[in-house]
Amino acid sequence: MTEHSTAPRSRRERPAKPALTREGIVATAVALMLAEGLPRVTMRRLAQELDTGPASLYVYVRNTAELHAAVLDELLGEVDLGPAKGDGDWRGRVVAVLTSYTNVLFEHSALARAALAVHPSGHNYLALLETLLALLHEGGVPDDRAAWGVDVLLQTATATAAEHATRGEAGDAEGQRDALAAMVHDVPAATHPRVAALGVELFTGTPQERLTWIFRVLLDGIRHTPRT
Amino acid sequence: MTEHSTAPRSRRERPAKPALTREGIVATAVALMLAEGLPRVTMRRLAQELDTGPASLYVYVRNTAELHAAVLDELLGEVDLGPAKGDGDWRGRVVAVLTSYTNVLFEHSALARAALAVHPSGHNYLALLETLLALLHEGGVPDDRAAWGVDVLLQTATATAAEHATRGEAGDAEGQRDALAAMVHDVPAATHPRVAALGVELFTGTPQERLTWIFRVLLDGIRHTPRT
DNA sequence: ACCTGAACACCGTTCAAGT
DNA sequence: ACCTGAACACCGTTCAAGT
Repeated sequence: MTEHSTAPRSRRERPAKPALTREGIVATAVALMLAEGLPRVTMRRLAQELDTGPASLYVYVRNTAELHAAVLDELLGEVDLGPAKGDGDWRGRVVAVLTSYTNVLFEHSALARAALAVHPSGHNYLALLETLLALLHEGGVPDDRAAWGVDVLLQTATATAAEHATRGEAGDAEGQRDALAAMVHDVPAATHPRVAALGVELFTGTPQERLTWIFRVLLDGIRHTPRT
Repeated sequence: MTEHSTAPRSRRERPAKPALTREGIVATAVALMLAEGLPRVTMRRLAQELDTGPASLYVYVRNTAELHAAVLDELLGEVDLGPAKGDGDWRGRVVAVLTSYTNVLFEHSALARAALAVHPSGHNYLALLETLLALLHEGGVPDDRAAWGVDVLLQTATATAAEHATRGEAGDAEGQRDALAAMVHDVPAATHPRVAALGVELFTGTPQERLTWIFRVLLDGIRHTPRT
């Protein structure tokens, strides 16, 4: 009897379709991304997850790029800002925070590429920015260089994650890496002496090893190189 | 009479449909990209341009990513390697070559994003690599640092171009930049003192101004920072 | 070996119409 | 104001079948 007591309360799905809000949409998008990867976080797929049509999402989200940016900022909440308050060398603490940032992007690889495209602007990104700027300030880096420097540091981390992104999820970068390696291997010393001389050296090191070196290169350079 | 002389010679289109070759496909892809932008360089659109079906292209091209990589390498032929043989400071010459590289990517913006995804491996990329390695060698940069350093230099240039890519072609990054700028403007000094202190400083400078500073930062850092 | 038609399984975004 | 059905204009990739 209670099953279909009144008319307007028509057949509804099990999990009591929740009202649409930007928050709910983004949360669902994050869950979907964790479960199936960013490429599956499309307007249509997400709408289906929310038991509605894609057009409905456009009330809360301008487009797919903005949706991905929101997902990205949400994930930036996983970055460990703790090391910033440690008491070791400030440079080591900058590297620790950036390494945590990189690891988050590495785990959710496709997001790194999105990060380059959208320039995140959520509050988690802002917290990261603040943390890094405070450390550079503590290290005595002049404001004008810190302002530009923090951008390069994050960009380098992001780009490195983006480059090594395809390996896991879309799985076809492997072949491309080999293509370059093979080309470098076969290069004649007569036309390309330096490439031939360095050879495999060009491909040594894990992304992490390379990154920690690069972070130090940047911190050194930022401290020593005046602007203008 | 000659119009339809024999039967097998059926109605054919004006530009005498050329035989498919990888070269021809890539050349057409480049032309299409120059005319309509990279987002239009799809398998289907390209096949249409070549007067065939998309399936035919898969004989010569593994997938869309590889196609874009080939287009990218072709465009890398526009990079001016001339400055490398000048006689000024080697650092200035590195910056000149990298600036040319950046300009090419800036003009064909969407390619920059592709460059991060595919790690180009054509012969034009190889020539660029050789040129930069020779300059670093000339500058006395140790081999192990040159090997990793050249990668960072190119990555930074590429990532910067990729970030500022959307502005022109897809045209929606503008709004996102403003979003971050607005957020930074409204940030309370109590919770985010450094962000508040730097304020607009975070957004000053053209990409080119920033890049030339960054290139010097990197060259300085690479010279002074040992590996391990 | 090379080429193709047709199909499968998707996309983003807009818009007129409803509530 | 919010939500939706339906449509428009596309995608990448595979595969059986032809030449």
